[in-house]
Amino acid sequence: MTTRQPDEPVSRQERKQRTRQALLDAALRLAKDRTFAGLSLREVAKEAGIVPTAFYRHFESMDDLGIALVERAMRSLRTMIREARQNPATYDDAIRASVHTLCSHVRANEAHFRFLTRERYGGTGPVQAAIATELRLFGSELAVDLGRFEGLAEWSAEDLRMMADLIVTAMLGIVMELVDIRTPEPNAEEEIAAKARKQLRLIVVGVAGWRST
Amino acid sequence: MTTRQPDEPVSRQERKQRTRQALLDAALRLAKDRTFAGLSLREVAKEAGIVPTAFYRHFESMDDLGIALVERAMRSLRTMIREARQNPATYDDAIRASVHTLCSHVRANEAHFRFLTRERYGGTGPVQAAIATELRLFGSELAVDLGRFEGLAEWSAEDLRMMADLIVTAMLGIVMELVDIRTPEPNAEEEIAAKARKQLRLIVVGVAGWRST
DNA sequence: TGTACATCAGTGAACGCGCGTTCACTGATGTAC
DNA sequence: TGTACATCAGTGAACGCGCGTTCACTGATGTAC
Repeated sequence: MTTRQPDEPVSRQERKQRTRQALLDAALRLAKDRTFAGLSLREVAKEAGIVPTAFYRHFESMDDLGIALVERAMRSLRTMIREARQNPATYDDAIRASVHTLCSHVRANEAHFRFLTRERYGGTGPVQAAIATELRLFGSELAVDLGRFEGLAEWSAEDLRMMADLIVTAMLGIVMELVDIRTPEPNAEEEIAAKARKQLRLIVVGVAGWRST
Repeated sequence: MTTRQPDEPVSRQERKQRTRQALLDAALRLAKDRTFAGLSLREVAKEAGIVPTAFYRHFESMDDLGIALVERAMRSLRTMIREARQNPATYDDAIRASVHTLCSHVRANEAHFRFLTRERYGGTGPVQAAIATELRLFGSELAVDLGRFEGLAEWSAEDLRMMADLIVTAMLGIVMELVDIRTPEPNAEEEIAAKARKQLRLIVVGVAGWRST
């Protein structure tokens, strides 16, 4: 075992970093069955094991912490997309692989995805604004990616965007279902995955037939 | 003019009904730029022009009021669907007419649609549960409707459901965009409507080519 | 029609509670010499 | 290496505030006779 001793000396900034992390984790944990806007500064501090006033050593306000959470969660999402980009190039394999990547990332970063989907339209405020901005950017990137596929090269930017938005909306819907699985039904995830594949396939088939109509 | 005199005598139950209505309207008004969960009983009562304790003459709690709001909002949505059902039967006309119906109903009942879409996944609680139940039911009905279209008669219930869910999710996404229009840009609505038509058309084209893949 | 009583929507004072934020503080870590 | 001072993450008391809920009440509307 080469794990650190619990009493090993650590620098002041390292301790600060750890407390900051503890606050983010605490908020994410508490946001599992509540809106982020419903959390209080005091309970997040308590959950993180510090006194309420120490919160201000790390964040200006709960909104500030929320925006930091958006950044973290979007990092999860971008990591996922980077992996999905390395898919095989044929349509059907790409769909299967993409949905697989989506499911496993949602499983591994459930709290992040729950936070993103639940807060997406959960109100008005800096947190929602940050998510809206990030997802708009994300949609643009996806539209560019889609434009690289054979058969889509001649599509207008507007049409690619429309298609990207449909995919993002549909897949966020899938993420919400994945994250909301309550019963310990063993094949619930697989059923949702099957639905996701079908929805993507429907879109792809629609794209293939688009110009012929 | 045959309008009522303001001091015309009204029955006790009619007055009660009016106050109840005032509470629902007040909540809907306040929920324009906040989550419903963020409203307090006291401020809703104040906005409705009554003292906080009188609230209990009409609802057991804010959750109770929220569920009443879900019912009202779903009534708006069902009224819309009933109208949309009277569409012409050809695909493209149906799409144009449906999107037109959607836009005009959203415009006329903006607060209801804002409430439904914002609260849909805005947290955990009786209100969200009620919306989830209603929307699931709504998806089932749409699946049945879709099964009546020529060319879809042989689709399995599961596939029809998948398609209905995709349409519901995509259209709720459109509703969210319509309801969130902030700038007084005159053609913002038409642009969103165009996007909605394209997304539906993409789905329909996908459906047409589905079995041939 | 008139009177006496019942109903009940709305009132207003009061309660205990958790909230965000302020402030002066403590004591371990970091730094200069 | 040892000492004296600076930094600063975390503490704990205190504040004023809006919250949901209780309770006894008021006075207009409704009803029985």
